[in-house]
Amino acid sequence: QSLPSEGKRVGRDPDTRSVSLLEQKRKVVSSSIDVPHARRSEEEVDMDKVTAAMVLTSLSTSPLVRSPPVKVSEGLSGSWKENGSAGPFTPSSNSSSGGYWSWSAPSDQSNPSTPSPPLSADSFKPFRVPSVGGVGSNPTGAEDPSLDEQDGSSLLFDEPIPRKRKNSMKVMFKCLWKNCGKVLSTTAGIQRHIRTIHLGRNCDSDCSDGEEDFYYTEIKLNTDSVADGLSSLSPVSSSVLSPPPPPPSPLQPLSHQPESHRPSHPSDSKEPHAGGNTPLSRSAPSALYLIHSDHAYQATAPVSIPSSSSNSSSTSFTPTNSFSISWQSPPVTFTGNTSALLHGGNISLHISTVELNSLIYYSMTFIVGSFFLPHSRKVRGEGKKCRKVYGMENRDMWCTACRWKKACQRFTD
DNA sequence: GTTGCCGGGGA
DNA sequence: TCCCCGGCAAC
Repeated sequence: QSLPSEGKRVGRDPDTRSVSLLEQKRKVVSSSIDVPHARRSEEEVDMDKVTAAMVLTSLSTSPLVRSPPVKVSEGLSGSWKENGSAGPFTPSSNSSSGGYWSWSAPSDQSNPSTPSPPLSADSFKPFRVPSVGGVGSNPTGAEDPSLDEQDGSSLLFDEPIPRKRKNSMKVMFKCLWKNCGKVLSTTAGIQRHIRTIHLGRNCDSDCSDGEEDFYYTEIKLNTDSVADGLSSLSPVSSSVLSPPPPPPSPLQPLSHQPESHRPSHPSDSKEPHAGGNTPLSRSAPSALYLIHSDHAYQATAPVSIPSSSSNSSSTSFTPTNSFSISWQSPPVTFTGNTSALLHGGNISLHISTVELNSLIYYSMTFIVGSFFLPHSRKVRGEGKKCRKVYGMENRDMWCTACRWKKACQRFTD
């Protein structure tokens, strides 16, 4: 992996060995990061895009790539807390044997305020901290620049096709206020809804301080062929754009998240990994789930791998099928594609990055091992069959099927 | 190497 | 349809 030489590097932690494109990007853009008051100007939007994608990339990727497959979230709380900042990751080249991704913690001041917390499986709210009025007015001190609702991130099907995506996305806006989930088609509408219903402000947008921005999310509905496979998914809820809930598992939050006055994500309690047994076809990993959200962490949280600190619970992550999560970040100096394939237990995790049109797309695909089984061949029965029971010398005692070298009918499994 | 059995072919 | 077997894959 070639490292871009451009981009000023300020002092870094001497222990930091890995320098990645994200770090570069981080350095480039973060020096001027300021939490926008509201999404008004184009400039602000651009900055939002950069910042949001950067944060999202860090957040979304960290629990999945920093550790060995079965302990995907290991070190999340540790490094996150230690470093206090989401450093860039550096995919290694030995991806085929289990990708190794490392993070470095930039020691510069590119991220002046409280770093974003590690990805949490139980809530998104820590990430939806109001930043209205800039960092200073941020109630929690957490930096969470308003994420661009237009293109902050989008989650694509494995190999994203941005141009196509742009033309095939239908954008909806979903209220994130707890137990609300109202979906409107316009920002004005959703803002008005939040302002009047949830914030209790009856005035029009003139008196808005932009806080509403943080109470809704954009849902991009892919209408192209990619989405065809998702036709069963409803566009009105972000939860339906997430993978179906796997069987109940002792998933635990990746780390403790400070409480926020922010409303919980509407689907906090019913994110895909939270429980349920949505039946999926087990014949093939064809049911890939397209998750769209301008706040990528909202989409990726559902697939958080349980913290390894809770011992072997990580193996309980058993989505009933495979699903893919992708998101994009703003332009960075990076050339070439990277992919990592992590295998752990019954899970296969694909991580890939692709640069297209100056956008870096990150993609994660989880595949449960059982789907690797060929459906064409029946799994060999474990019980003793006629051949084993009676032996070759008593072949006449075998059932007909065994004599014919067919599936035993006498000792069925 | 052994075992289970699918797929195919001959009668 | 009955019967057999090559060959594959799991063990």
